[in-house]
Amino acid sequence: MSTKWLNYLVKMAKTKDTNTEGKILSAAENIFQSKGMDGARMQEIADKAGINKAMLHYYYRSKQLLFEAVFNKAFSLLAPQLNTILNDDSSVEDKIKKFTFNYISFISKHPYLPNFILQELNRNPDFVKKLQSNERFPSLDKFKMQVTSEVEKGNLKLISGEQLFINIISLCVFPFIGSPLIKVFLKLSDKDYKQLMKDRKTEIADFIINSIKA
Amino acid sequence: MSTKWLNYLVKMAKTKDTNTEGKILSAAENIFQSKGMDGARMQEIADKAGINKAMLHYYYRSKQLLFEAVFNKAFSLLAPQLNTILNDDSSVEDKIKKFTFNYISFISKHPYLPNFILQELNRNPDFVKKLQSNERFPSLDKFKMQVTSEVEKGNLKLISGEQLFINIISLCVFPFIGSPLIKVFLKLSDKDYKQLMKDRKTEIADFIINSIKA
DNA sequence: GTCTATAGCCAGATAGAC
DNA sequence: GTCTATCTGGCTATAGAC
Repeated sequence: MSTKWLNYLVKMAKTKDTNTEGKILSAAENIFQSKGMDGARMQEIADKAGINKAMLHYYYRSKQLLFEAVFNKAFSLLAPQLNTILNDDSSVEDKIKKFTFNYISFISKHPYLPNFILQELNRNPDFVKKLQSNERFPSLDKFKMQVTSEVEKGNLKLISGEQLFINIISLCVFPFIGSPLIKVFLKLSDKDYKQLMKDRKTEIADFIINSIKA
Repeated sequence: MSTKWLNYLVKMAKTKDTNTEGKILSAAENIFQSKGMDGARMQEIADKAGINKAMLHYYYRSKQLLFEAVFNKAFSLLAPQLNTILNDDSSVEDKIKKFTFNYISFISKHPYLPNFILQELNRNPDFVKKLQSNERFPSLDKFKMQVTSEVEKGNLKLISGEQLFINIISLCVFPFIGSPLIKVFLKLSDKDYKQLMKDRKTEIADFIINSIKA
């Protein structure tokens, strides 16, 4: 994440919903994250912000640039959480506990984020390249080394750091991306669904640790 | 799934790519599944089918109806697999082995399907209601009862059928929906990624069974 | 059944007054 | 900075010849 971007985010955090630029970004997040780039309408964003369509272009010049502002902010919220947890000094087991609890808590507050990010990455593979060149991009090296080491010591069953990471992310993120499908398959009300997600915050760590402990 | 629909699918399977209607449906699947309803263009579908835009309307009347044909076919491919496996007579453990292997194999051949289905369900919640009224809609009752019974007997650790089902689906499906993110986080080439998915076909069942065996 | 041409609409973007 | 009015292009859908 460039310094320019960080400054911009700090500014937006301070002025959120008070000045026009902040109102636009809030409205744009709301619309883009639920309808995607293609489904979103500039008119709808303007209406939600309570201002005129021309203002969107005055502040962000084009739909594409406004979209990128929303996307970059979303990604810069999701990714650093991975980084801080995966690269601290605690054990593999503690990392799994902390990560699952924190990540599920975070996504519960922003349930549209993961679907939005993944949808737009699938839509436009060029975004992927931009992300890689980001200096705050999460690194898994430390986590992988820890897993390998614990396997060698006989503390963990044979598993690669890659597969374990995929499993952790899948178990945390998919229930939100797949919520409409899960609700309909399990015949859950919104309240039931929320309770199930709340239970997962602690259950999931046990599920994962049980499966890998030697 | 109505009989009308079944007949239509059989007809399409026979004539795929040979007559105009089949060529249109194939092209529409390709475009809709990678770009979504909003991102798809009728012109692009016509080009891919090697025919004229007017033909699309001649056979399917509107973009919406063509889209629904694609969506219904996709869902009718994904859902019955759940049904047959979840409701056969094998043990919980065997079900997990069969299901993970078969579902990952199937999705590997149709990697765009899960993302397509979920995206459009999020976009248009009305689709969900239509799915529920489908008589071939998967039922989890038997699976849930089996899990409860095994937990009571002390063969499995305490887990609800709901959470176990969510975990199984998450571990099978997310790696495909999240492939761009996974590739970039783990710095994988397409070949590495494919190998990892291949490994999962068998590894995932062990991972799940380890975690729940008492 | 298949094509060309075009109607009709809607969305993103801009001009220009205030 | 904010608004109204309008341009411009692209898209779905249809009319009509063959």
